[in-house]
Amino acid sequence: MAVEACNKQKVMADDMDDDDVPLVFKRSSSSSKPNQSNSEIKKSVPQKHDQQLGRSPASNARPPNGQNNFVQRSKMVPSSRTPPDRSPLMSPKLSSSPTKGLAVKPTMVDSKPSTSKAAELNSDKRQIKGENSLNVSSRPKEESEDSEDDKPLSARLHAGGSKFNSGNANKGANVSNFGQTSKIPKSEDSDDEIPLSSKFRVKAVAGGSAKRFSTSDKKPLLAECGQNGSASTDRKPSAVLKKRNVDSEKPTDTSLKRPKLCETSTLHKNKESSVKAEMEEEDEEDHIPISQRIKKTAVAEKKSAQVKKFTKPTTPITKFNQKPKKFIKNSKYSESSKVHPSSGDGQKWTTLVHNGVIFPPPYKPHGVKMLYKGKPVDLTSEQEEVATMFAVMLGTEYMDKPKFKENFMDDWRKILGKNHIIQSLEHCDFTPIYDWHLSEKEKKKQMTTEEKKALKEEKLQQEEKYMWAILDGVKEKVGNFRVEPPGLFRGRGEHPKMGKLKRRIQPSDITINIGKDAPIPLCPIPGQSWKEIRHDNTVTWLAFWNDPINPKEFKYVFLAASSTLKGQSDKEKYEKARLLKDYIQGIRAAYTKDFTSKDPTKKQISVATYLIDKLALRAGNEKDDDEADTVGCCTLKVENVEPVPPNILKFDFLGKDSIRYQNEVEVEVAVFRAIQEFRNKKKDGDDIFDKLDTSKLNAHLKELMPGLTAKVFRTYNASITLDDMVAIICNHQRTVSKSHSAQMTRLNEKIDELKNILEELRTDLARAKKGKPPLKGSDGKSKRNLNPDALEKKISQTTAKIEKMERDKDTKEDLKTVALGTSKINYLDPRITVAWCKRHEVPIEKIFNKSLLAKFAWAMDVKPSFRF
DNA sequence: AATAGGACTTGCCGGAAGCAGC
DNA sequence: GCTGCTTCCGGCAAGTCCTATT
Repeated sequence: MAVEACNKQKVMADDMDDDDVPLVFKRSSSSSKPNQSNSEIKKSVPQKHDQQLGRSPASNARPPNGQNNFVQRSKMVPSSRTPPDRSPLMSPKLSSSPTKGLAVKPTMVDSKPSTSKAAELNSDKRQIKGENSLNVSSRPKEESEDSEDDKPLSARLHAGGSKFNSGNANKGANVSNFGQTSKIPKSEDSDDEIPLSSKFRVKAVAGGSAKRFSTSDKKPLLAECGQNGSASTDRKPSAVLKKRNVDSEKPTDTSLKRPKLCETSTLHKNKESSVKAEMEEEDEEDHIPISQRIKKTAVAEKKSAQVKKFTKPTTPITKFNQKPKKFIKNSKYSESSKVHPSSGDGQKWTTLVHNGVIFPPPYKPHGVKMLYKGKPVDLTSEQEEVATMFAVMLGTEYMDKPKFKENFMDDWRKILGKNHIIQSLEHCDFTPIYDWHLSEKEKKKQMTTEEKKALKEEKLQQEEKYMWAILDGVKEKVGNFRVEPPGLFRGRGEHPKMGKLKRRIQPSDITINIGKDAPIPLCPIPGQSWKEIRHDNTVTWLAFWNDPINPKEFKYVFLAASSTLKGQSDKEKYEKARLLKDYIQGIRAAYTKDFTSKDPTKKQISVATYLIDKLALRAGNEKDDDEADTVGCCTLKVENVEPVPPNILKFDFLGKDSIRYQNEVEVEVAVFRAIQEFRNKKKDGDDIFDKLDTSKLNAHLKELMPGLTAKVFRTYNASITLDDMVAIICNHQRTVSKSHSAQMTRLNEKIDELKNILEELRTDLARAKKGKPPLKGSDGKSKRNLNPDALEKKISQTTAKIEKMERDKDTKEDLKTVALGTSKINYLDPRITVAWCKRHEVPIEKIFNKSLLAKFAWAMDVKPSFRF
């Protein structure tokens, strides 16, 4: 059992719930400490408690989860080493004592098949009784306490509380869950007419979560909670421009410039005045972002009505007596502008002004001659350009890939012409160009700081005008305004098109999307013109061109992640994931029931959903032959999943970006049997889920919850877990850094060195106690004669140093292939982190870097009491 | 229902910038 | 100030999922 990992969860949960405790970094002592958390939750949000922390029968519904094995594999850490309570996303800035055992790759598993026959029978019985078809853990209590395999993901990660939760504390919650769950039809046919989504919304009408929605969904966050979590009443924008806080205190920082009204647009001016009028009328709308207030059209209202359908019914707020407290006052990021759901009919904006895109500079020939059969060859500028693209890749692993070279040669040959002297890549020697490239790189490196700065300044000046767009009167950063330069396509994994020439994109390739009344951006290349100008306000892209590698695909220019538009959809994403929380019990109950369905499609859907929920698998769309051969859930092949009796599934496949997913998971017996059946009479390369594709799966999920798709499970599970483990769950990996082993060796050497010093110090101490002088050091030099106290101090310092280094080493090893950043950016609801920071007076800047602060501006004014 | 087209999010990587230890 | 490491950040590939069309 991974005491460390679990305790961390528990402490975190404690902290999140306990808003009244003073700012103390607790140490998670041990699993013996009962879960004292959630007093508040217990009082007001029973379901939440059991879902997130405990193991009520309902949450036991969470099938044995493979991730648990990650937890199990995590190393145990003596409590003395346990780091202080960390923020959900503690960054190294705050945490100088990294923890062991927080990250283990999902590879091999020391799984212990703990689902006994008896348990299985019990489980079956319960299902028959209809008591709670969700349950998976009906095995004897002791066993289930010892093995975490059958705990819900979230509960297992909160294992510190699991024992506790299996006891009385959770009973209330259990009862309510049973009650609600029992509403789920027992017979498949009995209520087919009832929309599934309404059946499954088990929590929507009761408990704290409904309460939560009733407040936060109806009213913008800022309105309910000011900077300090207090109700905000007197917050009037001083001007029409309500800039986001993020930049309001950094006016000089261009990189953080924030939405500003564009004074140049008469169109906007008109809008502004209407906004002003509105604001005077309605103080209550202070929280509405400028862009939204500007619109406030019937369209918007219509959409918000649509959105409402997806939100929970309003129920009265009972308590949740969060004291508005003590949020760091000096944090610049304590609040943000409000973001509203996108307006209706697919309309994304009303006015849009921008300057188009910037093109890479034309190619400058270097004139360095490559060799063919040992002799220098003359190349035209165009030929040389492509040769250089290849030359600079010498030394990369692409050079070992025949496909890369073949594709390159095919495309280069077209430019060389049929009768060119260069006929075969084998006789080409690109080293002269490669060497030139290296020397250029070196030159650049050798530039003085001044020169570098000047260069940067110049670039900035050229690009400044492309960096910003004005969307509905608000100045927003553009994400990727630079047109992709030509190059060789670097597909990942065994991509069939790797090495192909990605030709230069011309203005005539580019379609511009811009407001009707906005000036059309000048084409920056003289004599040329844009392919097309559109005024489509149902999309968010500013420009696109066809991907030269795959012409049926597009490359888009969008606003930056920090923009209101992106923030808005980000928020919607998390809201959807939160909504899933209220349906998840029902959904799990439904798929569990269908594991044994006679309808083969139903059966496959249920097993696939189970895997997506449990393992955070991606949906798995069909892929063309001209893409890398990777799979997701719906496209898993027979060879990717090996059933190992009695109930283990061994997964081994290449997922997104050709990242290998290897995992052994203990699953429910019914799932195990279903997988065996699906594989039956099929070949290695055949689809396991032959009756299924992502659209069928998602169509089914939508019946269970409005807007539900496969990927929501990833957001849901990551956010609800909000733990260091999430990077592992989602299999976000990075390649081991090239210098990793060297770094490890260095660390080991340093540790050894320190250990030698420690030994010497101990010898010296013993001698000093006897009044003898210290021995000569290992370097032969004589040492100062220190008294025993001083020596003891040195010993403890050195010991501490060694311990820290050991910890660093372990963390480095554990995290070498784990990309936590991806989770942080895409899956963890930032409001969880912001709320945590508010409760603990931790400046949010310690957790989120500049980019994330900008991206998550919409989340900054969350209540300290926010729970996912 | 299947397929194609289109729009958007997710995710890895590598270079630049920043920072700590010497 | 230098070195070596970490973090940031942009680039762009590779996913998901929706809608329109056949």
